Amino acid sequence: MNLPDDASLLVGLSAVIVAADVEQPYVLATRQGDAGAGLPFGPFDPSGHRTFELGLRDWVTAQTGFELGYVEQLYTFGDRGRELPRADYPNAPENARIISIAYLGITPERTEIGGAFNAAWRSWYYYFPWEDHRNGPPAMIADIIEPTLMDWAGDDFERRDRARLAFGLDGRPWIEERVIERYELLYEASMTPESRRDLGVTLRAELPGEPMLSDHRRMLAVALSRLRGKIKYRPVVFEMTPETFTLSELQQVVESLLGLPLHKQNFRRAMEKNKLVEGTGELSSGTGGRPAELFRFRRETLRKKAALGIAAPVTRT
Amino acid sequence: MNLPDDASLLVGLSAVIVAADVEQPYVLATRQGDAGAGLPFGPFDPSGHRTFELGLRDWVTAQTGFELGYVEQLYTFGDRGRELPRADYPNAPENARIISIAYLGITPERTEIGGAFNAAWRSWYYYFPWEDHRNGPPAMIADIIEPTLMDWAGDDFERRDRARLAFGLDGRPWIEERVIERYELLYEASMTPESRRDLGVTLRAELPGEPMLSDHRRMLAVALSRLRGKIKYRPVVFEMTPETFTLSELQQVVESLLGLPLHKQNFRRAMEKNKLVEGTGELSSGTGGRPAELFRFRRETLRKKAALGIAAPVTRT
DNA sequence: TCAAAAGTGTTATCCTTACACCCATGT
DNA sequence: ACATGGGTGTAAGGATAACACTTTTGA
Repeated sequence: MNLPDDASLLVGLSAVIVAADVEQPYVLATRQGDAGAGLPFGPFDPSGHRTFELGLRDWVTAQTGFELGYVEQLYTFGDRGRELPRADYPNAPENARIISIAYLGITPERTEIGGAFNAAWRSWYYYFPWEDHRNGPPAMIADIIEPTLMDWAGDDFERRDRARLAFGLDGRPWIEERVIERYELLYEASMTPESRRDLGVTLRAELPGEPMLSDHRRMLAVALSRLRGKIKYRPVVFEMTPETFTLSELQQVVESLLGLPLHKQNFRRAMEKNKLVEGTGELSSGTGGRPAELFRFRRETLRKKAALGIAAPVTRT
Repeated sequence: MNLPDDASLLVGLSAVIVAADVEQPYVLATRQGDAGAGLPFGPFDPSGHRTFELGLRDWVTAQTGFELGYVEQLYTFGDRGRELPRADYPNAPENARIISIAYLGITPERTEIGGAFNAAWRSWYYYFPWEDHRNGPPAMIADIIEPTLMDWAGDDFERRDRARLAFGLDGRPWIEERVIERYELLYEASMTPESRRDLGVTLRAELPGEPMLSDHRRMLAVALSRLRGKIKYRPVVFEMTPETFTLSELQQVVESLLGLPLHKQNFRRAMEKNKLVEGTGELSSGTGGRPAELFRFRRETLRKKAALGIAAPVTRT
């Protein structure tokens, strides 16, 4: 049990900062010259930061000018072979190993980003187009992903099974939370630009979906998995909604996050049963049809039963 | 975004290694002289270890002589104020900051530990006696915890609510997964030896439950929360059971982990419905009554529907 | 034959899923 | 009046929780 001789270990904080509206779920992405896009990232300063979370909040505020609301730790990445974001560590030794503690942060709105920070909100589905099933499974799954994965699997049952499970092939259900399993499968099967970059392989197929620097797209996938899971048993959606909203708007936000269509009435019933929202009496004007009542989140419910979230009754028809 | 001047950042791996039998759930605890007990811990060596997980497996095997089965990352701890395990870092600078990446590992049996490694299996409930509700809520909750927490809360509604929620007071249900919330509450309310050690406060009450070095009991609490949650949707119990077992034994193992009594027939029905186990045809001898059939875990089910676990139908009567 | 533990049949209740329909507004 | 989206009543099916009972062994 000795301390490694060369302390070439760097610790950084990565942030997956999400927001959502009735149209899309968003992530804050940075652009680093023509090296490509990545996630906001900053070195962890042990002398300045009492905790990781405070450190993260600090530099997010410093860089973007807004305050993070909900924050939770996601995962710590440290496998060898990760690309170093050199720009952030100009004087790091050549063979330095970098560890990233990734956090998930939620903001209520797509706040304007200060010009100093070269970042922008992008839809999740810009990076993971196969994850948006609001209008049914995207054609690319049947057209590109399924055949290419099956080609990759050959007669390896293990691989075939993994593919079927992850993408809901052969009549298996599509499980929206398996974002990371799907991404890793595509990465392994040489279907992502990252596979070529990291492993030097030639791609088996051209698949839509923007890559990111280093393993940032993997972090993003972990974040989406976590969030899609969490939304069902913790009321995290309300971290993203405005103060008041119509039930349809709320439903659409959840749909955009899950990438699934939900069943209207059951969604409403679930809201009602859990007493998560209450009507304000006011009506929203000009929605194109009958005006909808405006609702607000009942914070008391959160206090009373912290274990409750949003039911996600999908439409199967 | 500069690299901190003094790179006094140490990265270590901590392991919560669990096992269970029909009587108790166990954790592997190390004893460090008279400094007290803690969790197995080792520095992370970036030059020797390609990934955290491989590093962890390596030194666990080196130290204890057995191989870890299931392994998953839990959480990364790095708040200032954590006590340094000096013994492991003899030449670390005085004000060094240590980061611990905690992992959960599961072994099928309480394997004998090599003498070189000063470790032993202890029941979880040795550290968290208030977590064992197999025979109803332990008296200490009503006798010590409830009054002391209410005294601590005063008329702070927030605190009262937290206490009620965490410990299932005033008719609220006991949620077995909230292990970490409960531990943190007791810590904050000056009811644990760690509160005195870290914060210098005098204890509000003497509460049973052994402390651990540094923040290891907090890590353990996180591990138990995770495991108790996971067992319900992933078949992790079978990582702890022997090859064959009777249904009662299986139920008792789950009960020991959850710290709850389960309803016999509903437990069996759940097993059956999910096709998680299959009978071997053989019978177990001499159980004190009618012999029980021996079952084994169906690994194929795991492959087919990876999202399935064990239902936990509690008895409420 | 009796204690002890294994193992089963049946029922009430609640939640999930789904169909089908009515309502209020703008053009 | 009619298109557009808001908002509800009801019912089938399945999962959950519980009661009470039978079966098979060892002492």
